[in-house]
Amino acid sequence: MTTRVRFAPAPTGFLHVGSARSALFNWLYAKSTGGEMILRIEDTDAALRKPEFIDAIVKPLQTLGITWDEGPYYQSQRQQFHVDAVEQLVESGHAYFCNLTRDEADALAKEAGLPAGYHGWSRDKGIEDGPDCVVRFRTPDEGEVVIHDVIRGEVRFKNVELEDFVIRRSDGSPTFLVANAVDDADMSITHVIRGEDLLNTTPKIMLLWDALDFGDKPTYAHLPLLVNEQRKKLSKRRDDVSLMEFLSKGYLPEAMVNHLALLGWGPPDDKEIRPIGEIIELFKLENVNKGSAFFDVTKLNHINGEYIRALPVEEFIEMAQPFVYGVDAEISWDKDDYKPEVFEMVAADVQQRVDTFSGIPHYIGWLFSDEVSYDVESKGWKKAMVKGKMIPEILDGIAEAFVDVEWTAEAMNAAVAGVGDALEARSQVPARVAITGTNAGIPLWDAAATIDRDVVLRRLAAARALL
RNA sequence: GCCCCCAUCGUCCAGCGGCCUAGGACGCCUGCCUUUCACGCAGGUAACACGGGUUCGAAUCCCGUUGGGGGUGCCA
Repeated sequence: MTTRVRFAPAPTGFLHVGSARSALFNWLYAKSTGGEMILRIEDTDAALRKPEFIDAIVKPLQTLGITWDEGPYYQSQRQQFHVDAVEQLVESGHAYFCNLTRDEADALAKEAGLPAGYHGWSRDKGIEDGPDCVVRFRTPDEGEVVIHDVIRGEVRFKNVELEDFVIRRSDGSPTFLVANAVDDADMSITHVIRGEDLLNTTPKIMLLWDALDFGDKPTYAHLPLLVNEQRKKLSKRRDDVSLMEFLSKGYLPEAMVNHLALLGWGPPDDKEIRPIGEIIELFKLENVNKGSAFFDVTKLNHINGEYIRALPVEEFIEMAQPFVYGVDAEISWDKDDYKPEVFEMVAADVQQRVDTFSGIPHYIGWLFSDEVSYDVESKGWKKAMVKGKMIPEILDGIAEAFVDVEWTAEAMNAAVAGVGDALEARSQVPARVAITGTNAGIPLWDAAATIDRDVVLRRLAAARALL
């Protein structure tokens, strides 16, 4: 039997990294078993039906290379099937109408000394359908539901602990629990792979499944949650979790996918950074962890850096375009002053040093604007300009030599070395700080020779004045 | 409160009863390379939550405790 999995997000705005991870694991499972993946948008709630929300899901998935074989299907367009199912459940006695508000139900529960979760007050009351009526599923009073979860093993829920949950709202629309069961059955889903936050809904869906006589149930696998530093479930409100935002900040899709694959799963041979093809080959659903995983941007940075360094330099230059022209990143220079040929010249050196594309401007800003800023409080400045020996003399010497030195890398380098030798002090780092603003960066002289002599002289003087 | 899940270095992963004086990666620290920084290379730091069992033998199995998390909506 072909395995069929589905990624079934609710369209609640941008796709976040947790959802992307769920999609990825479904995809990995489908690919590794030669199965199929279905994309299904769970928009049973009218508030979620906005076209821009669909785009916010589809585009990032495409960018990551997570493909699907069918869909997107929309639950909203399948509503009639869900309505029919609800009707069937009412007719078969598995569900009933209820006209109590939540507050009323809670009040009754409190009065009776029952937990607030109990909702069976309208059972057997013969209530007719009406404008304020919901339909509730009548959960069995005895017995239990056993989930055979691929990742977690056997998980048991006592039926008495399950409240009579709502399967149709008072506006007539069925809730996701029914839609989920009906659609998974109709779409012949064999494996339901989703976040652990949905584990508690699974027994309800299984109960519906049996009441609807759907036969064999899919196999379930509940993924560990992705959490923030406080170990709380990643949330759109609180955490930076927009997949698209990471991508536009200069993370490569391949690196993102690689990192996501490593959250909750690891290859048996300890080789973490590897092509997706190998990951598919090694991926085993039963080897997925149970414990939640922290989404660590520091590690993402490292992985991304590896991927960037592995790029052919032409490709690196090509992909850097939005970042050097300030489309996707802050730039410190005037667009008119940007010189593509200069960036291309130093690109290979920059490529080695950045771990995201948005880090590029930091390394090349001094090449495209007249002024650089100096941070006299920074470690770099202090180390080079305060602790260094003979700094004023060195800067004066360089400035003097640069007035008529031949404006080539070799000559400039030699001139600076000469100044250092004459004073028996290190001259290269002070020169770098004065010219670029920092003590860290790409090889200096070839790049510096592309700047005007006047500009360099002015920077030498500016740095000198700060001593 | 109730239900459910989880528990190996700071973080991510390996380990599925003996190969473990617990391995890899990120981070951090040290050194080498280097006229800066980075890359690279060589080292170092650091963990089986606790308590009981089971077993000749437990990080691995069972129970409990503690801690963390998720759910508890006419959201999904």
